[in-house]
Amino acid sequence: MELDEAKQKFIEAWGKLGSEWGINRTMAQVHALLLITPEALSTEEIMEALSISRGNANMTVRDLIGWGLVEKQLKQGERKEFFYADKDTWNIARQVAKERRKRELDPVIKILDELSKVKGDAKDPAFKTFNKSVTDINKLAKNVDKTLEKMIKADESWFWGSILKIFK
Amino acid sequence: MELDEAKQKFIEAWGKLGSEWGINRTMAQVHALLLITPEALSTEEIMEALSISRGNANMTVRDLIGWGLVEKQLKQGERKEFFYADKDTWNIARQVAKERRKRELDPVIKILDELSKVKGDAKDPAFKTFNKSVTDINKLAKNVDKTLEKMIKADESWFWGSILKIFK
DNA sequence: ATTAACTTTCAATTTATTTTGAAAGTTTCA
DNA sequence: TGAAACTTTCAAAATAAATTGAAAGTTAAT
Repeated sequence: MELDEAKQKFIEAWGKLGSEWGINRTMAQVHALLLITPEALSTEEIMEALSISRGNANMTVRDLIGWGLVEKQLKQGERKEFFYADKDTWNIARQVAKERRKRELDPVIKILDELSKVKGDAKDPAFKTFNKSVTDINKLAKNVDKTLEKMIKADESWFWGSILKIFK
Repeated sequence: MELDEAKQKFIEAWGKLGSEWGINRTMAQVHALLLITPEALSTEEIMEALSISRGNANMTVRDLIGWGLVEKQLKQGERKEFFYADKDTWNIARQVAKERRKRELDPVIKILDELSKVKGDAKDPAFKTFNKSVTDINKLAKNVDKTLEKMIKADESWFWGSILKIFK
């Protein structure tokens, strides 16, 4: 396979995976493009490489910066802004975990905490089932939360070393 | 908070979380409804409870069965089909992990394996960057894959016990 | 202060996804 | 067999999400 073809495939695969996980396809593709590009790219170059509009390229790049996955770079003597993706895979995974935890998991846990407190007739099957499901899911969510928190703080080799060791 | 209000909130929260994770909102809501309902419900009852059409209810319930989260129940002397959700949270988590792994992670790993094999000029920064990103992501994906595999086979208390123990 | 280079915004459009509902299909039983 | 009870399908409609592109905004250099 040629390098150019391989790059296309990578961008496509990353875009598809992103969209299956609630991340806008274009955003995942821009990220993929920056990941496999050694130097920082301008908005112009991103538009060109992925055939997207200026507005889309601008918004997407800003979102990626918001996710902590991309940073702006200024080049000596150039007015234009260039964008560069962190290439450290572990940082990427951590950053994504961190953001999704904050944006999605935490709010749900807050609601589950409230719902766990709802009182009702302990004899009523409707109440019993509700209560059990909610408290069980709450526990699970909290375990996931703790694990993510540790992961966010952890060093890669230590993290996987520990996890994979368990499963010998 | 009243039980009925709490139920509504739960269905809403689960639906929102689902849609943030690439699962159709209605599907997550039907699942939520069945989770907090002690007995199995008919298509009719699901339509009623969530104000959705017959077609939608039918398709959604079938998807949930496909995901292994819901099962059909037949009641003595009734022609209608009833639907019942597995209430075991650990089973649910495992089942979701299993399906998403199969549907989404495995295909990506297959592509990454291919892309890792692409040969190129070791002096070329474009190639070097491509190659490094792809192989790194591939390693990470394989670690996630192994962890999911173990999780799928594991017993809940053992799994979380081991994981959380690592983090003291 | 003017202009050229560049970035941002956002209403309108396009594309993708979800939902509806009525018709067609199937099963059961009198 | 006929018809009622129920399930499935799917084209059309509704809704939601992403994208465009041109105009407005900003910045830096002369």
